Amino acid sequence: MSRPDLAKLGAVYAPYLNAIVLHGLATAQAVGLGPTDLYAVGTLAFNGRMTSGELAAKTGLTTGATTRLIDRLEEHGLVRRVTDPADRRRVLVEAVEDNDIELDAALAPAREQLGAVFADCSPAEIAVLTEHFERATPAFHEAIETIRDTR
Amino acid sequence: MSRPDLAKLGAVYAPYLNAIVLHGLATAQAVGLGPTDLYAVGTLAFNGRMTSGELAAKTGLTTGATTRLIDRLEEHGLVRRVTDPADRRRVLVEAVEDNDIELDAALAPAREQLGAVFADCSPAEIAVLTEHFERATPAFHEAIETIRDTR
DNA sequence: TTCATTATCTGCGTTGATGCAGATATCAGC
DNA sequence: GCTGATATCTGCATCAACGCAGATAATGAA
Repeated sequence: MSRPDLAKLGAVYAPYLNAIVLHGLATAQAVGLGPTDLYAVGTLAFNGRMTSGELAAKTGLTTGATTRLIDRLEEHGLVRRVTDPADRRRVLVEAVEDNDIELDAALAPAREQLGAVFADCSPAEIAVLTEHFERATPAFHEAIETIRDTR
Repeated sequence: MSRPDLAKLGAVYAPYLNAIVLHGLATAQAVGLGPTDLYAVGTLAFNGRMTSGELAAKTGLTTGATTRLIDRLEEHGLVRRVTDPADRRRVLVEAVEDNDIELDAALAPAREQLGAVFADCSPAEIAVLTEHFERATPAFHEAIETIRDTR
């Protein structure tokens, strides 16, 4: 923490994270979803199908609240319920690929703006950034778990 | 968009953003605030004092809702109201430095986890990351404005 | 079959965030 | 000192998200 190159990083990082979170909130609102709902859609898209219970764990909600969450997402056509043939108590939830929702449209501005930022990078820089993102993602998930457990 | 080095970046980036947003949500909940409230605290901390109206614009809330937002933050001891001596209609809102709230504690896990990620980086890599964060932050804010205007 | 366990859903109530419209205080120009 | 504009606040109503506890359905083992 005492390295001089980390000092500026520290100053820049918090506003950066803040902007990303705010962007998430604005995106959710634009699509007519709550922040948690939007997160859930993303999680399902990245991790593939998942049971209701697993989704509850990921989001930190109760199973009851998760049922309602899935209801909302289903109404929006973002998600589909599939009963697990192996264990019919379970409900598998999977992201709908071709959702005609404006989610894609809502993300377009960010794609464009960030695309411009990345376009100016050399391949070597892109490599550095990519590796960082790869490593930071599980770090955040670790932190999330710690936060929840600490309460 | 067709550069080969950008392909992997694209796959890694969305889950990365997702994790950051979720971390923001979890942090807010741990502190007993709503996501918007937490964002507002950050904005005030980074940008310094700000009028109620400016904060309304930043958050995308109505002025009425912003008044309540400031009320909540004040109750949590995170923020202070100061009437503008130059224009006494205005209320300047400023972040309280030594808030005894658990906000710092809630951010600790992330600091630790991310600190480890950054610690493994060379100064050159840190420089690349720092510059990226610096450029990405306004890019997100641009995207946010576009999203809001498009609705 | 019967019982305990597990996964999800439902009914009910609560809480909190927000919008809207009108109230209040202040400012700026005449 | 008026008058219109501006900044914030307040009252009221609404709506959505959530927790909790009990209901339902399916599984697995005795």
